[in-house]
Amino acid sequence: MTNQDAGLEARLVAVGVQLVEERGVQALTLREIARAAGVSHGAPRRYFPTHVSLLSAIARTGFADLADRAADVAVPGEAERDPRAQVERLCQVYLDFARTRGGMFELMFRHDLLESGHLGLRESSLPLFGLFADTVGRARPHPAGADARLVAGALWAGLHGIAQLWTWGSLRLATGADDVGPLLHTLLDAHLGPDPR
Amino acid sequence: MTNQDAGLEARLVAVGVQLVEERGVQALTLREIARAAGVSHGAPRRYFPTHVSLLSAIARTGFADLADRAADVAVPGEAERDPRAQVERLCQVYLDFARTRGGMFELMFRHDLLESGHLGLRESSLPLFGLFADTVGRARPHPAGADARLVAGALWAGLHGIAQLWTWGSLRLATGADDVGPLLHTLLDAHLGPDPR
DNA sequence: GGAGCGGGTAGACAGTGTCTACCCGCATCC
DNA sequence: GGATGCGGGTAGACACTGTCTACCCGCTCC
Repeated sequence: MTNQDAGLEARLVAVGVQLVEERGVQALTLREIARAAGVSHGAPRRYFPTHVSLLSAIARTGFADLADRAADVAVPGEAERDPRAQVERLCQVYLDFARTRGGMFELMFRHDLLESGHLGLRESSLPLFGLFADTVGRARPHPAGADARLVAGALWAGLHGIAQLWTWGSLRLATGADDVGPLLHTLLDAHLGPDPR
Repeated sequence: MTNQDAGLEARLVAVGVQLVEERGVQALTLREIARAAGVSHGAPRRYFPTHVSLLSAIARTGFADLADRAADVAVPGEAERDPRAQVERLCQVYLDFARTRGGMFELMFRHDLLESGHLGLRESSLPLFGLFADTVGRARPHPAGADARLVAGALWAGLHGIAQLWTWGSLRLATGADDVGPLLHTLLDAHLGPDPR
């Protein structure tokens, strides 16, 4: 682990990331993070004036990771050849993130635990939405239809709803599906037209 | 208020409902509820063995209220004459609930604060989804398409995502819209086909 | 060599959920 | 009619939390 040889500020964030991954959001106590980092409970206060400021720093790494994953699947050449596949990959990234990094995903949208104002959360997620909206705009069947940002917004909302309700088991219970795949394709078919393949 | 002349069990729930409405989820401390009910902090324990069991009882009234509102707008005759308007009204009920009873809405989907197992949460929300799925099934353009429950599930997910992301300001920021109306209609047009009106 | 100070320690405080001992009024029973 | 349970609530303790404050130690700088 590089948790030992870095400055305390970065170390606290790294420990928090590890902690939320292994034991969920409820393990992200200020004192627990300090303990895991091997410092006293008052030490974080020098770098993070409050609990939520530390949690926000932890969540920011999550947004950065999500943006990286999105950038990885968004190869520019592919975007114009098959924009729909591009959108599908982006959606898959979102759902995979929610599934494999469940604790971090929960933290990222627990607005009562984060400082939404000062923090670069929105600033870091806005370009991600921009990328998404661009790709959606290219993948839509009739460009004369509704506003592209509106479609992208509705698509994102559906995606987010699926991620949330699926992890809680509600959607599995309600629809009887045993995988998110059918739901995702229903969502994509609805907003982008049926899959031409 | 009937908070005084009822049994303590019902009084605690009523006080909690009032509290979450006025001051949000974070005010729903066990001791705060007891204080507001005028009893000692140990009193709730006789009826609710744990904190989450009391919060679950409070949340259940929220699900009941939501189901009542849905039943109010779902008049059986209208369902077959204009099923799409029916679906739209149901969606509007959901979004109105999230807007006007924001604290309760947040509590209802804070699964870390509720006991999802023993509790009648899913049991009380499943028939609500059933009603929704039935109406959606009648409103769809081509019944030979995807599974009705799947469409209803995707629609619900989109609805829920809009409700969440809108209250956080994310969707307003991303789409530039100043109202949920356009997003809702984008969602409905996508899943049910363009509005024939 | 003493002053200043960044960076961390340690203790206090109010607040929380849970547990446990107690207690009081009221019905029941012999 | 007085002792007995006992439902229903009180009160104190415990471990834990986030925040605040006083302190302290090793380093640099003049």
